[in-house]
Amino acid sequence: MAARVSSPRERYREQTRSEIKAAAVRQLAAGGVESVALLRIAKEIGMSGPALYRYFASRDDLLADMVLDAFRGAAEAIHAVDTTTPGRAALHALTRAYRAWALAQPHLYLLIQGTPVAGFTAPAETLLQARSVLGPFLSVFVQGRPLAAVDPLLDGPRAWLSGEAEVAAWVRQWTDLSADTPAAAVTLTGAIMAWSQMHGTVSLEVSGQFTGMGHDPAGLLDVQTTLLADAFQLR
Amino acid sequence: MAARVSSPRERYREQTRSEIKAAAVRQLAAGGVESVALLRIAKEIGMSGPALYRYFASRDDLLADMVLDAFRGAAEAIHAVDTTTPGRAALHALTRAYRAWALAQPHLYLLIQGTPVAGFTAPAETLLQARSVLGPFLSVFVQGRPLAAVDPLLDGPRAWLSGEAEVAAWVRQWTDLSADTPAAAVTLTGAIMAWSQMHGTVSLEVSGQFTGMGHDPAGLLDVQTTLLADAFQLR
DNA sequence: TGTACATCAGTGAACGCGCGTTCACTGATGTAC
DNA sequence: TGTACATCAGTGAACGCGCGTTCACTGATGTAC
Repeated sequence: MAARVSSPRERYREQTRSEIKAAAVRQLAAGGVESVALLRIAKEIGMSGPALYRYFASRDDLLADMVLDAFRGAAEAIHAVDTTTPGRAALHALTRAYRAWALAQPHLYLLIQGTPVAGFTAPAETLLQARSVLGPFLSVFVQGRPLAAVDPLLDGPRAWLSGEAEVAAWVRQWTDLSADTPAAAVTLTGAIMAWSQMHGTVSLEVSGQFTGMGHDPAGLLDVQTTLLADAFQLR
Repeated sequence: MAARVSSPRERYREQTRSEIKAAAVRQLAAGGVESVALLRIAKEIGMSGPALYRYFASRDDLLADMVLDAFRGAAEAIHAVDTTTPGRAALHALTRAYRAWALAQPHLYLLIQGTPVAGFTAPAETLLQARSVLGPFLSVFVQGRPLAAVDPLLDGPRAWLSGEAEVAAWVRQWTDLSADTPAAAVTLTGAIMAWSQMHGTVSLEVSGQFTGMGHDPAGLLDVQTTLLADAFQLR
């Protein structure tokens, strides 16, 4: 018999944990973060309230787990995109994947990229996951040659990258560039611009603010992406 | 004595209303929408809880009023910008004013442009106010001559504008263009692109998601604005 | 294989809390004649 | 100018609700010998 990595008890435990989280996500979808309530989750999955405390230390603990899960899901969707040939085609594929993930689970998108939950401080691990989502964008901009209009943005990251070992490592992981090269600053700037543009379009769409404006959100994202690719002269 | 537009009683009433709203805004700033509580507001301004019902029919009523106030404030800030000479300079001034307003009252920005409040449907008047904020952007793009990359976005608004008398009137108000002209579609598209870009940068900044990314948000917005002005060949 | 014990999952009762909202009322302010 | 009445602002008590969390407990599952 193969080595048992997890005991039956551990597997059952893991299963219950995800059942709890699934119910929590359902409540999130139905009524926003504030309506995620332990007692109601318990009722929904046929448990008593206090039983949940076997699985999560507190409501905030559950929330933190949901945030991490959401980031992981987003990162997975983005990492699934083929970026072996960096360039504008890859950038388009990435922004579309970003939007597709957000539209498929709007409440999760708003959870991780919307208004921060009051009185809730995300664990440090969250920042890493957020970066992970952006990683593939770095690699796309490796051969970016930004127009002069972008220049004002390059100095900041350049000076800053040298002091931040953690971020430098992240950049190297996705681009093989060392932090003190000009290309590293270009790459980081491109990724942030892409992020900012995507978030603008996608968050307005997801929160329903485009209704009554009469245009195509997918087209908007594509055009913005094209303009960004132009600005970095991607092939 | 001059004609009395409002009786003392009415003026006192108006004063109390704004005192209530001021306390509500303070609570919004401190702990997000969900922490805006009538009973706590009452305590804060030295009234009993039920007294507030003389001024607002319900908590949702108060919230709706706050949303409208916030939009009005934003519109005022934007309308104060001088756009008599449309062009890239005016566009820069507008996007900077937008960001400045958002940074000055981040909680209000998140209230009107962030994650929609669960179970709360904004009154119809809200949509008008939202449009009002965007108005001056329309006028800036009057002489826009978009690059080919933007073309895919123009057909949508063009077909759509003809059917929407209300939106058509709004466009004419700010541009003197009638809805069936190509320029009207250009104008509308430009405004929406500007909105989307601004919201991307500003909302990420306001909700603190740029920390640890090492760049200058003001510069980011400026560069994005420049690229947009380039895409519309503004002078 | 059987027994003794430790670990873990889950329960029911109870806690204190703050919330939105209703109700019957008191007292002050304005209006009509 | 004075009186009678209507309107309005504000109060205190009370309602029911759902929440997060603690506690002492029971019973099932796993572990050691």
